[in-house]
Amino acid sequence: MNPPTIKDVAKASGVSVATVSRVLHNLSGYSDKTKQKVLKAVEELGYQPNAIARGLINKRTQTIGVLVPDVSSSFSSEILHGVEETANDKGFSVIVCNTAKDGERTMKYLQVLGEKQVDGVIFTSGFLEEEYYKVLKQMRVPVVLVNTQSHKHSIPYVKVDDRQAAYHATEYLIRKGHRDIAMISGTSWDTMAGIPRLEGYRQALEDNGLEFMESRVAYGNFGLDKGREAMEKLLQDAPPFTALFAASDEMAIGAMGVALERGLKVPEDISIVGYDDLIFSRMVYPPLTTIHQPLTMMGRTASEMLIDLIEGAEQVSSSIVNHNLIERQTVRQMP
Amino acid sequence: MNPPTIKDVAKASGVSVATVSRVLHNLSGYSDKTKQKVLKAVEELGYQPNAIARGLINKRTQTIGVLVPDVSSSFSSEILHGVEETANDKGFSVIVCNTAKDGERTMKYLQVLGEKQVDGVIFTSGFLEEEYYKVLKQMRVPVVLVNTQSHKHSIPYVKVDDRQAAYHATEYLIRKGHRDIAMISGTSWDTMAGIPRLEGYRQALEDNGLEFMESRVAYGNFGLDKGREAMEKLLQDAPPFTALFAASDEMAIGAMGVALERGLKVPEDISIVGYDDLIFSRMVYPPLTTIHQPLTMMGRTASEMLIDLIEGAEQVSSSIVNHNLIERQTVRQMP
DNA sequence: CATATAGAAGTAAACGTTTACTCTATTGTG
DNA sequence: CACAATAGAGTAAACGTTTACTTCTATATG
Repeated sequence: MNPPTIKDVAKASGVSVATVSRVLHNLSGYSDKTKQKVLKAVEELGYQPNAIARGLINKRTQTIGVLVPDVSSSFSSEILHGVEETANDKGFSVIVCNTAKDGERTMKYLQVLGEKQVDGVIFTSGFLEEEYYKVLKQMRVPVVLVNTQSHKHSIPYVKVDDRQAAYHATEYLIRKGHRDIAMISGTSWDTMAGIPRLEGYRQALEDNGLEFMESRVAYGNFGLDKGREAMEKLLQDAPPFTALFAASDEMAIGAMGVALERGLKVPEDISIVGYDDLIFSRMVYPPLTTIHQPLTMMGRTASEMLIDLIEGAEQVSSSIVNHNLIERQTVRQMP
Repeated sequence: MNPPTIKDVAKASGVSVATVSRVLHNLSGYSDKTKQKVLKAVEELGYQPNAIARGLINKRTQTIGVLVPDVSSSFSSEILHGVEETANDKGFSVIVCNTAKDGERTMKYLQVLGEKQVDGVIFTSGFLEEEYYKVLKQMRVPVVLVNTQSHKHSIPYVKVDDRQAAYHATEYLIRKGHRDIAMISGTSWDTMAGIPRLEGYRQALEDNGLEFMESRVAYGNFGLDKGREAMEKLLQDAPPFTALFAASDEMAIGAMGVALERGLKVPEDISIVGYDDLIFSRMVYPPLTTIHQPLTMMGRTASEMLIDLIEGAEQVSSSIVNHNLIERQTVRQMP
C-alpha cells in the first residue's frame, strides 16, 4: 500500500535493483529486453524515484534556498521570480525564506536550510551580517548575493551600481532644466541602498555646479508611508523645488500622492523620478519615470551563477547589471 | 572534512549513536552526566542533524509545495507570504512553484514535488485539472486549494464568495446613486473568478430594477493591459455610464489610466470599484475603492489547514472568508 | 582449443538517521 | 536474600537509493 520503491520494480520485472537503477539512469549494462521489462514495470506500478533517498546518497538535493526581506513586496517577488525560473529550468527547486528583515528569523532560516542540505543559497537585499556569514560558511555551500554585496568577504553578487544610477537620475533632471531638486533618500544608515544613492545625487548636483542642500533631503525607509511623510516634510520645510528624486518607487508614488492631494500637478508643478521600476510603476497615473532595475533578470543571473558554482565552477564573477532610466510621464522639460 | 554526523558526536562523547539521538530528542534513557557529555560534543563539533536522513526514515520532510500562477504578481505573492509565514511558524519549509499558468509546467512541478516527498501541497488560483488531481492523488498527501475550488472532488479550499462580493460591489455603486454601471469582467470562460463575478453584477442590477446590458460589459484577462483595452472599447461602444466595476484591481487601474488620459476625472466623471485590494491599490492616485480579499490571511489559513491535515486531522472544513468593501476615493455619491 | 575480453547482471555497502529490541547493573519489595 | 522492576545504555535493522565490486556467460582472438 505504500508507494512503490525501486525494490518493487525490481521484483516486478525479475531483475535486481541495481539493474533497475541503471536503466533509469540510462547507464550501460543491460540488454534491451531487460530495459523493456523494467520500463514496463515502472509504468505499471507508477513508480517515482524518491529524491530524499537519492539526496542522502549523492549529497545533492537539487534544492536552493532564497532569503528575501518581504516576499509580498513587488521588489522581492520579482527577484524571486527570476531565481525560481532559471532554477527550475536547471532542475532545482527553491525554498523561500521570508526574513522580514529580522535577524533572528534569518538565523533560524539559515539553520533550517543547512539541515535540509540545500545545495546553495541566494541572499537578497540586506546587509550580510557576520553572524550569517559564519553559518553560511559552516554549510559549505555556494552563496550569491543579490542587490547587496559584502565588502569584508569575497562573495559573488549581482546588483546595479546604485551610486551611478542615482547620479544618472539626478543628472537627467538637471538636463531637463531643473535646478532645484529635492531628494527622498532611503534609510540613512543603509550602506547598501541608502548612502550610495544619496551620494550619487549629491555628486550629480555638484558636478553640475548646483548646491547640495541638506535641507532638501528627507529620509524614508523605502516604503510608501515614509515616502508620504518625507514629502510632507519637504513641502513644508525645504526651500522650494521643482523636481524630486526618490530612492524608491514606493516613496516616489507616496510623494506623488501627497503632491496630487495638495493640488500640485505632476509633472507640471513638480517633476518626479523614482527608483526600481516596480511592475506597478507604469500602472499609476501619471506613469512614473524611474530608474529601471532589471530585477527578474538579476534573479535569473544570480540563479545561474549559483548553479554554476554548485556544479563545480571554481568561481564566477560578480555582475554589475545595467540600470536604465525609463522615461514616462512624471518629468517635465523646464522652459 | 565532511560535516560531522551523529556518529562523530557519538565517538566524541564516548556513547552510542542511539544515545545521542535520544538526548537530541529529549527522550529518556540516559543519565544527566551523559547528556552533558553529548551536548558538549554537539557544541564542539558544531553538529547539525541531517534532515534528509531524518526524512528518509520518518517519511516526513517538513516541507510543503505551493503552486502559484505568477510569483511576481502582487496577488500570488501576498498569498505566498501568508502561506510561508505560518508554515515557518509550524516548522515547515515551502517550495515555490511558478506555474506561469502552464499545464505542462504544472505537471512537471507536481512530479518534482512528489519525488521530493513534500508533506502536502497548496494549489492556488486556477482550475484544478483532472490530470493534476490524478498525480496529487498518487502522491497521497493532503492538498488545499486557495482562491479556487473543485466541484468534482472534495478538496478543502479557502476563498471568498466571488459572486456575493461582486454583488456587493455593484450594489454599493447603486446605493451611491449610479444607474448606468458598466463592467470589465475577467476571462469569460473562467468558472472560478470570471463567471461568478459577472453573475453577481448582473444579479445586483436586476434585483434593483436596473437593466443588464451585454453591451456594457467588456472582457479582459485580469491584467492591466487588457483592462485598458476593455475600457477603451467601453468608452467607444457602450451606452454612456457613470460607474464601472472591474473584476480585478489591475484592470480597474488600467481603466482609470485611460479615463484620466482622456480627461475624464475620477471619481467626478466616472466612479470605479475594483476587486482584490492589492497592496498598491491604495498607492495609486486617487486611491482605489475596491473589494478587499484578505490574501495574506487566506494564505495563512490554508497553511494551517494543510498542516493540520498533515499532522493527522481526519478532515478540515473549507473556509469562505469574508470580503469587504474598502471605500477610498474612486466613487462619487450621485446627486 | 585455451584464454582474454566484453556484456549482462547481481551483491552488498554506504549515505545519516531513528527505534525496536536486547543487555546489564542497580534499586526496590516481600 | 531472592527476585522483579527499572534506569542506562548499546546493537542492529530499516528507510530507498547509488555504485563499486563480483560473477557468470558468450564471443572473439591467437
